[in-house]
Amino acid sequence: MPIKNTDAERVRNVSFFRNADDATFDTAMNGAFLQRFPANTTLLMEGDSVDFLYILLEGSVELGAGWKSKDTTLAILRPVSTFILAAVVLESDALMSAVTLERSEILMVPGDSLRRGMKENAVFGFAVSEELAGCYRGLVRSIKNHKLRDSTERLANYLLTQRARQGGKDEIVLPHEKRVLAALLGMTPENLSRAFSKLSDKGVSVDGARVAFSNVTVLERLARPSPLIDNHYAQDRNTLGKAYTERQQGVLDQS
Amino acid sequence: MPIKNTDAERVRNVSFFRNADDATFDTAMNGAFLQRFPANTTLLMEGDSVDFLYILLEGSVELGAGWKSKDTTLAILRPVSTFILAAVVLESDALMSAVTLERSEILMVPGDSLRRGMKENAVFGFAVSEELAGCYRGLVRSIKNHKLRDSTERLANYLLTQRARQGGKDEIVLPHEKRVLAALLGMTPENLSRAFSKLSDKGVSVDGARVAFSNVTVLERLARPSPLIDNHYAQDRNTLGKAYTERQQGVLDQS
DNA sequence: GCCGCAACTTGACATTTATCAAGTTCCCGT
DNA sequence: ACGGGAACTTGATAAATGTCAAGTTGCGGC
Repeated sequence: MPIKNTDAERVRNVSFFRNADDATFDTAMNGAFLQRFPANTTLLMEGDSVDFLYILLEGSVELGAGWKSKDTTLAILRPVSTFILAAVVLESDALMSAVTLERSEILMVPGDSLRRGMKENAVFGFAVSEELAGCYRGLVRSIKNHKLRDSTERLANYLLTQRARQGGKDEIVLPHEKRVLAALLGMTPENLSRAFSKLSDKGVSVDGARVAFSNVTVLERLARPSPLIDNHYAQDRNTLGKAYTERQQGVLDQS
Repeated sequence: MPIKNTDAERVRNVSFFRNADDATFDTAMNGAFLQRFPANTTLLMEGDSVDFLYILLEGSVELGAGWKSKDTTLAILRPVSTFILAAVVLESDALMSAVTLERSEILMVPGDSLRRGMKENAVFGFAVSEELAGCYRGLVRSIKNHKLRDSTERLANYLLTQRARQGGKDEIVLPHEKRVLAALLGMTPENLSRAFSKLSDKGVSVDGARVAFSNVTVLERLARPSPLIDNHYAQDRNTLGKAYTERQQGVLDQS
């Protein structure tokens, strides 16, 4: 499927293409095409060689990994996000699998083209470095979240992050099925249920996908959200402003 | 302290300076200086603003993070390794603290200089991107290691990695105190002791810092090392060859 | 050599998380 | 509206890990 103007525009507006000049944009996107995938499609398995950079324009994608019959979810992506950028830069194999969670639209950019664009234009290359650095820091946050917090604390912080992102009102809607959320937070669905009931003390009430907060203060006292782990404070930290925070969300945040 | 020729050479030979031309090297290293630190010196605390790229030339450094009176070790670095590169690229605050474990020699490169070098020379910028991508993949491996394996499995794989790195003989010497190793593997020292005794079934015997293997096959059956998690297979994956694997080790691997 | 402290080990116990087994609810298609 | 299956919840139990409290070992400094 050829790239329509509207798609090209969406790509230009986010991600590291934002400030590229036209010539570099054309180089880096040479041979790119748009593809639609149904839900639950495996785009990539661990160990596959990676020929394309993926840019999620619509839908959502789960990044995961497995070992010895265990599986874990590393991130859930929403538009607009790039993924497997690191493998593309290194011409290496994928360390994570990628599966669509819903019907998705994905722009596939040949790795060769991207690398050529990077090597020909230093400013564009720097923008890619910024993207990579943002991805790296997202992973650091994720590791800290898992090693320093127990499951209830992770859930509490997830809820506060969602609340901030959904406008700060006292009711939010969970963006995923609870079993998906459980995998993202690194626990079993049973444990997630129990974590929710532990939070009823803290004014959290659940009705299906709707979660209401009656006392955010006491929830925050348990959750102790930190700008060094959680993402919702990350804005205005540098001159990249919103563009940067959007990207970080995309790549690793637990949306 | 000014940079001696020998130091400059060591930096050039590793890391992303390897293929830079002289002009770019000078730009990127402008204002850099070498500093020695005693053991247990805090180089950087979480949340500090980052003005320099650090390059460890001698000694070792622990990267860690804390929250709510808990602390965790994210990596232990050995020469030659760069650290906090991502924060430098983004002109952002540190997400990890850095503390010397022994007397260390560290080259400090002004962030401005590095960024200028990247923006002026696309090839150098690409090399930095490769470094960042390697760091990213190191973190992915680390997360997989922690989420997919229990503590005994992590220890078993750590031992096999060390064995490979120390020449494949049937006896190795642990490069760190056991309490440091425990922190690195994400467990308490007590738990590490117990994990070692569980491995005596598998032919592992411990005497101080010396660990001997009497049956590697059965240990491997438990550990199930994987090139998608562990590092010792990573060579010859791409044209970067040894340079790349060295860097990856440096940044995240559990040496 | 020996003293003393820190590292390490071991045991008993608490906490956290996973697993297994029902049940209940919800959603979707007929 | 109804039926069926997946999602979710709840309880009982097991496994993994952390905590606390002894001890023991080992190593560096005097």
